[in-house]
Amino acid sequence: MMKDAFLLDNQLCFRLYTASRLLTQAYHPLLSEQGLTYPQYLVLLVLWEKDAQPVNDIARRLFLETNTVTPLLQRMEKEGILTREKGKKDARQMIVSLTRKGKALQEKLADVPMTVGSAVICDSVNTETAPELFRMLDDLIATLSNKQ
Amino acid sequence: MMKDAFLLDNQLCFRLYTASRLLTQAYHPLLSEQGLTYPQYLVLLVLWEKDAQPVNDIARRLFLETNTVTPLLQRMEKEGILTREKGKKDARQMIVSLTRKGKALQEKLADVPMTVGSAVICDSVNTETAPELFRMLDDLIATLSNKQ
DNA sequence: TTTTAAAATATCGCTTGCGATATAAAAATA
DNA sequence: TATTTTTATATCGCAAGCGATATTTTAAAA
Repeated sequence: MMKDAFLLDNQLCFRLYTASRLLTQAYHPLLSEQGLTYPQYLVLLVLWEKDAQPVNDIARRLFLETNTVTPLLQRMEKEGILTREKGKKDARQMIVSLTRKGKALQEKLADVPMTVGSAVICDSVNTETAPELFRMLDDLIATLSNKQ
Repeated sequence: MMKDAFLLDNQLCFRLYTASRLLTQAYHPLLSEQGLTYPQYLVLLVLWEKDAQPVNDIARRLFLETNTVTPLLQRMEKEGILTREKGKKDARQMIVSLTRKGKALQEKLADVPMTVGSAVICDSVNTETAPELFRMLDDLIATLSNKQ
């Protein structure tokens, strides 16, 4: 006796998990050209918006823990994309700043949003319906992240 | 000069990535009680629907590669949840079957769908709107997986 | 029937993601 | 001021994911 609730086709999480992985894969060829991974690209998005942030702010913005972000930043530092230096006001903090190379990557990746964007256009995800999808996902994220 | 296309708040992928991670985290306490991870739970969903499948069928159903699924299945085999044995018709295949323990997990996890389901109810995701969200994600997944 | 190509699975190496825990510095309290 | 608690990062261990590649077996072609 199979319960409907266990059917794979009834799982929201599996859909999100799959859509997330497949869309991330769509970024791969574009990002690997610059030696980047998708999570590293996310860090760049955060720092391009506002440079010189402590690890915690970056982690919170990405809904990640520092034990994920710290090693990620260390790898990016080794690649010369960013620097990490102790905060002057608060010596516990590590302030993460973009190097010239890190800033320059924005120009090199200029086509990424458009290229990936055009790959996801379908009946259900387009200029008209995207806001609705965004709203639903934002609401879901807010609900889940507030359960802390 | 910051391009809108780079704003984190305009990224579909980041929303999917975050929603997926947060929702998977909601499963964690329930699954770890039975010593399971979320991907292992997905394998169980597949096998509860249809037992005794080759690795490839399981992988395809989950949109994963065999290099992800094989080690996952090996770990589950070591836990006594399933067995893997060479196919009789086609000796290349490994047929994956649930053990008594693997089948019994369905009863032990009976509350999981409802418990997690109730945690995601919000203005945008509820009985009325879920079908719309499902449709959008299915369409997106179909589009992305067909780009192969 | 050889030979070649394709298919199914597995192995390797590396980056994430995350629970658990450690360390150092600042803030709060006694 | 001395002590305790909180905060910000970091380290460790393990399970995914996945690109690249190897191995075995079947199917196709010469």
